[in-house]
Amino acid sequence: MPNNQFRKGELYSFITGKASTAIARRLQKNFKQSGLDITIEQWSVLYHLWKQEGQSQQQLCDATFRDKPSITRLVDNLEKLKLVKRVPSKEDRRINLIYLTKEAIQLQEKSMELANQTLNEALSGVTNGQVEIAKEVLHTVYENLKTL
Amino acid sequence: MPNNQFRKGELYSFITGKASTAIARRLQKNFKQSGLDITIEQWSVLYHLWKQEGQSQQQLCDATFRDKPSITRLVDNLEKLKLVKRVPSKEDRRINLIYLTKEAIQLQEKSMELANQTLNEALSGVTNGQVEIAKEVLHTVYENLKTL
DNA sequence: TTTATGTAGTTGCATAAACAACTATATGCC
DNA sequence: GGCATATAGTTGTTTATGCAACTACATAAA
Repeated sequence: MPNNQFRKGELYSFITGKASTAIARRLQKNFKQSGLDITIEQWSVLYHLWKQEGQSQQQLCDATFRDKPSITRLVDNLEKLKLVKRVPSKEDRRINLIYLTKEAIQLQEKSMELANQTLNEALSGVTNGQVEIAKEVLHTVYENLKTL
Repeated sequence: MPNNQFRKGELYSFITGKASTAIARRLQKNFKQSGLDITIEQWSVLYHLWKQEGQSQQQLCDATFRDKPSITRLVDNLEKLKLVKRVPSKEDRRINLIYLTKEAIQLQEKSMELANQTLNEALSGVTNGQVEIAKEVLHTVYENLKTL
C-alpha cells in the first residue's frame, strides 16, 4: 500500500463530507428564500422522477443510494405534500409506481435553476479541469464502496 | 459565468454527496465488524477530542461543522456511553469543557486504524495527485459556503 | 399444486440534523 | 449598580437515516 502514509493526513474531511453538507445546507437555504418548501432529500427524489416518472420505489432506492425504508418515508411525505402519487403496478402487484402531480412538475424549472446557482456559488474559484478530476475521484470512491 | 453550461451536467452527484455517504456507511460497517459500538457522528466528535481534549461544546460545533443542538445531543449520547464527561469551566460558568474517559482514550488506536483502512478501500485506484486535487476542490467548496 | 425462495414495500426503534425558542451567564455601556 | 446585548448551552418539533423484523406477492422447483 504505497500511498498509505501519504493519505493518512486528512482523512477527516473526506470521511465527514463537510463540503457536501455545506452544499446541501446552502441549497436548502436557497430553496427557502425562494419560497420552495421542500427538503433537499425530497428534491433528490423529485430530481429522478423529473428525468423519468413512473419509477418503482426500488428503482428510486438505487438511483438515490437510499434503503427501502428511507424511500418509503420520503414517498410518504411527498404524497402528503401532494407532489407524487403511488400507483400500483398492474403487472406486479408488489410494486408501486411513483408519478408526479402537476404541482411537482411546476417545481422543476425553479428548483433546477436554484440548484445550478448553488453549485456555481460552491464552485466559484475552481477550474473546470479541477472539477472534472474531483468528479472522477468521487465517482471512483462511490464505485469502490457502493456494494454493501 | 463561463463555466455555467459546463457545470450543469452532473450537479446531482455533487449535491447529494453519495461518495461521502458511502464512506460513512463503510466505516460504520467496519466499526461494527470490529465490535466498535459507536456511530460515525460520535466518532467524529471523539476525533477532535483525541487531538485536543477539554474543548468547549462551541469549539466542537466549529470543528465538526454542526450546530449547537447537534453537539448537545452527541455529547449527551457520548456521556451515556461513558466516553466523555462534561466539566463546567471555572472561568466562565456558561461553558462545558468536554473530557475523555479512559474507555474513550482506548478507542483511539483501533478506530483510527479502521478509518485509515476504510479510506484506503475508498481510494483504491485513485492516484495521489488526483486525491490532492479532489481535496483542494472540496476545501474550496467548503470555504465558499461555510459562512451561513 | 405445494413448497421454498426471492423481491417489493412497510413498520418499529434508535440516532442524528435543522430550526426556533428558551435559560443562564458574561460583557460593555450609561 | 443597572440595563442592553452577546454568548453558551438546552429543549421541542419535524424530517431523515440505518437496521431488523415483518407482510404480501412472484417465481421456480418438487
